[in-house]
Amino acid sequence: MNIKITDDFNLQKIADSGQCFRVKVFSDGMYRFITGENVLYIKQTENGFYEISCSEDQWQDLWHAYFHLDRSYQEIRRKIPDTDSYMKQAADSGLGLRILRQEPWEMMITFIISQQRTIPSIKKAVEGIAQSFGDAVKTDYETVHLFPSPAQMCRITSKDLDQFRLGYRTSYILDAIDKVYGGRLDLDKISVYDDMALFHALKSVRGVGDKVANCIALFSYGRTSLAPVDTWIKKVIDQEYQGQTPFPGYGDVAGIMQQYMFYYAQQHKGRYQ
DNA sequence: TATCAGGGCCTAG
DNA sequence: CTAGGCCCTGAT
Repeated sequence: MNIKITDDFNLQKIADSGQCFRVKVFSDGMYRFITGENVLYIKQTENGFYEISCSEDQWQDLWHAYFHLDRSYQEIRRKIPDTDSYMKQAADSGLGLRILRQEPWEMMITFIISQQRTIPSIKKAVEGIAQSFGDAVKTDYETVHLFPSPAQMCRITSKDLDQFRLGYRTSYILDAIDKVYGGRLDLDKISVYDDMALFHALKSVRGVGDKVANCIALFSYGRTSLAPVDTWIKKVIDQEYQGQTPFPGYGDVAGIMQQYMFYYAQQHKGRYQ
């Protein structure tokens, strides 16, 4: 099946964005995304055109929203004020990034793991957990492991997690499993909460602080007014914005601006050591 | 070999 | 509100 995407869309940048950790890149330029029980293979064929492995219906029903294609990022970039030259430059460099709508449970575990780790080591741990506890699915290209559900993780002990060398994060993950599988935190129900209530609910899990809660809210619940501030964003705020966070001024696209900023900082690490 | 920082959070004071 | 500890990796 072939589709046309007219708005900003760059697979390589999305894969490198630091919001998804299980995207696979094939040598021929094909990319693999997984959400829930669904696996997508997608490859750019020419400018704005893509070959996808799913039906048009599934693209419209599922992946269109997954890639946040109901929003024009072109328009969002255009509205960045000329006076904000740093942000314009960052958005230019990050042209093609999208905020993905990923599974809340997977994002919760992933971003609990992410604290005080590098992106490659996050990828390794998340992939290992999927391999060990998630269902295997055969596709045309490979056997893929889905991310395990709370039910599939409910009998996990700290011993089972030792192999992933998660350190102090192990008890946080066990607490997340306990609360979500036990029903004290319903990740579906909180999806209708307003930003602050959602944020507060997410933080009820041990090891979920401000930054991780913002990541879950932005990368799985689509709360684009929220902007996670990590060590990199902190450096940018200090060096480019005189220590004053610009995010409140970006309104309901603050999270998207954060993504451009994070990507830009990653591409120019030397400037922000 | 030793040191440091990595998409932070929790606890103590 | 801030300082220190925390598990472990990979880079230097």
